[in-house]
Amino acid sequence: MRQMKIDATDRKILKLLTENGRMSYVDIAKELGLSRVAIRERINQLMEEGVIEKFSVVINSDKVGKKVSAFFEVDCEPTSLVKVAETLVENPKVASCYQMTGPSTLHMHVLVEDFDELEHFINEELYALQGITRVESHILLRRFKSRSGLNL
Amino acid sequence: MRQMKIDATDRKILKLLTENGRMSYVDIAKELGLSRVAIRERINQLMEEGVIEKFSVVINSDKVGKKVSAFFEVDCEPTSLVKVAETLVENPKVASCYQMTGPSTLHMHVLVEDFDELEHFINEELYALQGITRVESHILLRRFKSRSGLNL
DNA sequence: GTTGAAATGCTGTGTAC
DNA sequence: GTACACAGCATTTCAAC
Repeated sequence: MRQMKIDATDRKILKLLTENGRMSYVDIAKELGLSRVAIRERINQLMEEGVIEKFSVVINSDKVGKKVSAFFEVDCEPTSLVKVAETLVENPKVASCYQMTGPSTLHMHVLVEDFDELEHFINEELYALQGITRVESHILLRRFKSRSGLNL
Repeated sequence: MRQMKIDATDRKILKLLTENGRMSYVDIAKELGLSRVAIRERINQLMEEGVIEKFSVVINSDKVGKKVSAFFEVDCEPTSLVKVAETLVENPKVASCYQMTGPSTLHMHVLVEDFDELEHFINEELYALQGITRVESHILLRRFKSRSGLNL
């Protein structure tokens, strides 16, 4: 992956868009003391380069009924790891899945409606997979901070 | 927190906005076979209720120079936990910080430029805090899936 | 990088059904 | 919930600097 040349202005644009993805070019231009056209071109370039992956919306998962957040550390037999990961990724309950260093190679974040659904996920969907040697699970109690943007 | 009555249409709107936060009311209306006004009112209500927290932009952290992603499990003395969490939350390198069940109560995701910055974070900013009894760290090797939206 | 102008399209609002 | 209309903006694209 090629390193992009992101300058201070780009970072300011990204910061403003993180806070308000609907902010208009004109308002960004005013904020940064540049012209609308310059802002538009920078944003387009940031999108082309893949720095901006997409415009989106931040949803409060509690309020759409996903009351239970769980994190899993999953150890796999080395030869099964990719297959296990790819299966988990297909599961819509799995919000994220990372390969990490350390004894527990796969880290996974799961969102479900309730504990019944969590129990079903663990027993029917997770433990059913071949090649898993150990699972450690944690339930989320409190969010102190949640992906509130990068340090730009 | 009051449970909202989110219906199937709301979920479809949220899904579309997750994929493209800039999608116009008109296009959403066409997609769902409703009127423009109906879509606008639903989105406004979703924002008022806090279901939609904000419109934002998804940034590829690698491409803005955050090459290293690390996860920490931090055990604290019970009386220090909230203070430790609140201090960490103030740190811009900390992307998220959760209190979990299980032996490691605080889980934390940190984004930094490189290993020098990570080392500095660990030694100067994390280990310097009072009340921490154990830290386990993991470095991200590979993203199989990354918060690609809720299962709506 | 800037400004200006014109065409187009979307939003916000109100009205009526 | 729908349909329509109107004003106010924002975006897009052009040209010129």
